Amino acid sequence: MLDEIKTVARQHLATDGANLSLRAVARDMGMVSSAIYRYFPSRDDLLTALIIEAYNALGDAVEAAAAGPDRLDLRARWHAACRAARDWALTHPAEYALLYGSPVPGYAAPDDTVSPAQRPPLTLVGLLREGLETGLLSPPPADELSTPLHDDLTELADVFFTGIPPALLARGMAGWTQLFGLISFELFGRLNQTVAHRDEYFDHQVGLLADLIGLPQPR
Amino acid sequence: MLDEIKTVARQHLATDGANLSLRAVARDMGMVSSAIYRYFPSRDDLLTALIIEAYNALGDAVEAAAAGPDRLDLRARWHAACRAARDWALTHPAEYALLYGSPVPGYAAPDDTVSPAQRPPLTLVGLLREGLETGLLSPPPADELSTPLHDDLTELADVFFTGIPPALLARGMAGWTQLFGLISFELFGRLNQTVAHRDEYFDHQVGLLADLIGLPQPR
DNA sequence: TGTACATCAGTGAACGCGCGTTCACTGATGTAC
DNA sequence: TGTACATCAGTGAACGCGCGTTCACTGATGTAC
Repeated sequence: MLDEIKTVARQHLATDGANLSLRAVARDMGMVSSAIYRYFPSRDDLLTALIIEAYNALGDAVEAAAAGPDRLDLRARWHAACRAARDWALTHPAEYALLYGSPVPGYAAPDDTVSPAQRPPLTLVGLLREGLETGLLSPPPADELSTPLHDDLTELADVFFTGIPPALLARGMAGWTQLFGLISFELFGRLNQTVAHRDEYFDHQVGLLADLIGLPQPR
Repeated sequence: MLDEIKTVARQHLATDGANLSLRAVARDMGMVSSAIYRYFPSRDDLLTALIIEAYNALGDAVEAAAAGPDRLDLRARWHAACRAARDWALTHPAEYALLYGSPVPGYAAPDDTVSPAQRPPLTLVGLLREGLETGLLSPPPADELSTPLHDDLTELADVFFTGIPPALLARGMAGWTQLFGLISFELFGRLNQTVAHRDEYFDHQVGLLADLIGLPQPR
């Protein structure tokens, strides 16, 4: 039952965006709207459940993709992870918008969403860590950061990204930001009438960021 | 009157997001809701007017900033333009979300919004053009693009970005995408509890993209 | 094997609220003769 | 200078719709004796 509600709710996200209506979901299930309350205490709880599931689905896809290629081919793994994120977003546009679009007015994501939300960026930065450990990736010069930023990113690395030098972390975050920007632009229609070959465009842009990060070219 | 309605409507965007309510706007103006119809034929037309104004405000800010520094200091101009976009977004978060957040369900932006929307990216790519003309910027190797992408971007350049080689255009678009991603992440709360020194972080990330594009370091 | 009872998924009506849009109207202002 | 008329900004009631949430309830299922 819980699953059926969530499935129908997901379909509604696709048409109504984040303005998810409990009544519409109930209607589609052939139930009366109050029946939903047996399963979810409120509309926001249903939304939260959908968000957590979506983050995890995206996280699963990205993690699996990053584990696919040869472990030492960081660039292939980077591309695979990014493509997986994009593929998931293109097949689940409404859920992507729910996660990364404008915040839903009046809805504050509870703490349970934090850790699933970290999975994709953790995966990407994980590649950088492996690069350092295997010596395939050399960190950028340590002095390219201003002191306050150096301190911020050192602290951030200590908490979530152990062992990543701050200047490299900044580049990893640049990659994650770019990935998000590329997907959002494509999904929200900024590429319409501009670029026809979306796959090639995406791969190229992801490759540029891999260069910036310093991922080694395949031999 | 038109201006007053738009001003009040802008304030409402800030709290309700894109679910702009005509009735709420009228209420705040001490009018009856039907009175709005003397000025705007429908809610969507009001939304469109707000969108166009917002694009133009952002465009003004970005263009003015890019014209500020020494004409030949492309990097300073790039930074200034990006900072102007971010500043505008931070001071007008709701309008930024309206422009670049998830699409409003049921609303399709009419054609009048297209050309104001192009102003910021046109400004950024304009810097690249000036770099080419003055010889300060050398285009990336032409063969780094696959054929279909090369063709797409050549065509795009012919229409909107005359004289920009496709591989450079791709990098310019990377910069524009990154700018959008950086601002969105900051505005939508992804940097909360992560990076305290937002200005430095932004400048650093913008600088990294300037490197990628090949903007010359200041002497 | 048969009755009494508890569980619990789902019902249906209601509350109080919001919305966009239409439509006949009032009443002040300004113009024309 | 004074009256008649047109303009037009804003009114107020209504239509028909949607929403989240509460609450007393029905009625089928399963369990206990």
